[in-house]
Amino acid sequence: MPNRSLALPEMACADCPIRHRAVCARCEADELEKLDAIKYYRRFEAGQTIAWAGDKMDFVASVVEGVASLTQTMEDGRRQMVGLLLPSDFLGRPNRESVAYDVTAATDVMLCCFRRVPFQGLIEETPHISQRLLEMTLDELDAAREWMLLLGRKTAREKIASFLSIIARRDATLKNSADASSMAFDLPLTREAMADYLGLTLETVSRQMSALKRDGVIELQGKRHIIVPDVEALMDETGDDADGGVFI
Amino acid sequence: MPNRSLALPEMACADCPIRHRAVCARCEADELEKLDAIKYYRRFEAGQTIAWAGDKMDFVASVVEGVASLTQTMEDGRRQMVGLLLPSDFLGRPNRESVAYDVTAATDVMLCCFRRVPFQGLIEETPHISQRLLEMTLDELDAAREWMLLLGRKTAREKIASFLSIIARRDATLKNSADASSMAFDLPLTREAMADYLGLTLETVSRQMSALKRDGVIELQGKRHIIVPDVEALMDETGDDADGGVFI
DNA sequence: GGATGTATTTGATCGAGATCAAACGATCTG
DNA sequence: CAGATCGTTTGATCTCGATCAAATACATCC
Repeated sequence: MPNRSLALPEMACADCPIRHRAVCARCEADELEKLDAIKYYRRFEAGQTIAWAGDKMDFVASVVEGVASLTQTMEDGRRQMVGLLLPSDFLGRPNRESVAYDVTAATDVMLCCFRRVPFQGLIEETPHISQRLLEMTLDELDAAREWMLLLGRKTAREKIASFLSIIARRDATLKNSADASSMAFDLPLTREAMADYLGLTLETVSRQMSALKRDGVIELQGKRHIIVPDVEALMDETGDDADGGVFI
Repeated sequence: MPNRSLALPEMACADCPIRHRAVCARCEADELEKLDAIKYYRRFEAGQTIAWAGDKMDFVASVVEGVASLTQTMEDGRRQMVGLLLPSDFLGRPNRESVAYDVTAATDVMLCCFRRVPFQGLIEETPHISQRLLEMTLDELDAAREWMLLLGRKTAREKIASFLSIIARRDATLKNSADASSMAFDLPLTREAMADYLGLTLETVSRQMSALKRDGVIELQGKRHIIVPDVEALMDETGDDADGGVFI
């Protein structure tokens, strides 16, 4: 019976929960062995900083468990989240020594780290890795562009509804749950982190959460557990067209 | 003497102004030949739509001359630009038949188009292409994240200053001009398109342009030609830290 | 249990940018 | 040249979300 705290040094790729989604998704057994040779696991606690912008980082990584955020901070303290990494997402940029954004563990996080320099070598010689990385980067770019529409043009209420539906969607795919008419999940972010994600203040986030609750769009159990009784109703609040902005 | 209007069907890659910046940048002669075999040029006039979101597009392309924009539109007409493609930038996503965003020629545009299906084949078998494409996609993701900070947290004045400095910077690299203390360039966008880029209304764009002019940060010749007498002064208005947000 | 600290909610007020409206200047057309 | 069109500027007013401020909930720690 694998124990969480002992799992760290010994997990085999075959047992990995993100084996078929992460950067290694397309790898064959022999390619997986090469990755295995340069990998190691690291845990970070909720709130811990994984790296500061400008730091040298000697690894790239897949998020195995938990949620990490990328944020930019202006000189006067204004902050904007620019990336939210969920399980299977990739952290770091090959061929770049230093980190461009502050990386923070939003929840407890486990990373599958690859030593950067040998990983770069693997990219060069292993098409299955570089192709998957390209695909993931293109997906991230699409997500960034959806996020830009949110930041530039959506109202506070639409921003909150959009964020909730994004988390709900990702949560559903991670749990492989079929799309039901209702769903429930835990928020991986504090109100303040949500504000940084959405380009709002935490007060506005709180007010709009209360408003969606008052209007019956969501129910709250504690501060973090969200129940969406009618997914359609939530989608109607996002401002996106009926197909939810999903392409093909 | 190559004539612009005749140049269309016959330009050789060796004479191409973006030969060493675009997706073909790392290609050797033999690889260039394979690209050459599936390429053709197309021109679009300023204002013309290159593709609508949802359209099937049977090519991907490099922007050779001019500027194209990617925009998202909400049901009620709110619009947000999510991509601005300058010469050497890549248009389209391999392995995706349909376009995710409206693609518009902001100025007269010339594209170097590659038939999509054979281009996908080249990606698989030509590491120099797929590696360059990954690099360009990562750069675009970085740009998108800088853009997210702008949309989420900057004031209208900072947004305008940031946009002007982005255009000035790209213009300088395209012209290979050394960084001088002053510079001049043409805006490739109307006030309305700038508003769509910045998440503002066109009235606010106009007002802030007037304010920057009144404060001596920029000079205007006509509506489109911008003179920046003191680049430092413009940078100070962007809200970015002194190094201009350039990494490494 | 009371004290301390952190996350969140709620209230009162303010202001940057949106909205509504009009005018301006340049280009094109009959 | 008058009239129309388009991109742009400028003015007056309004509103949504920010800001400032206080209260509440819920841990954890002596």
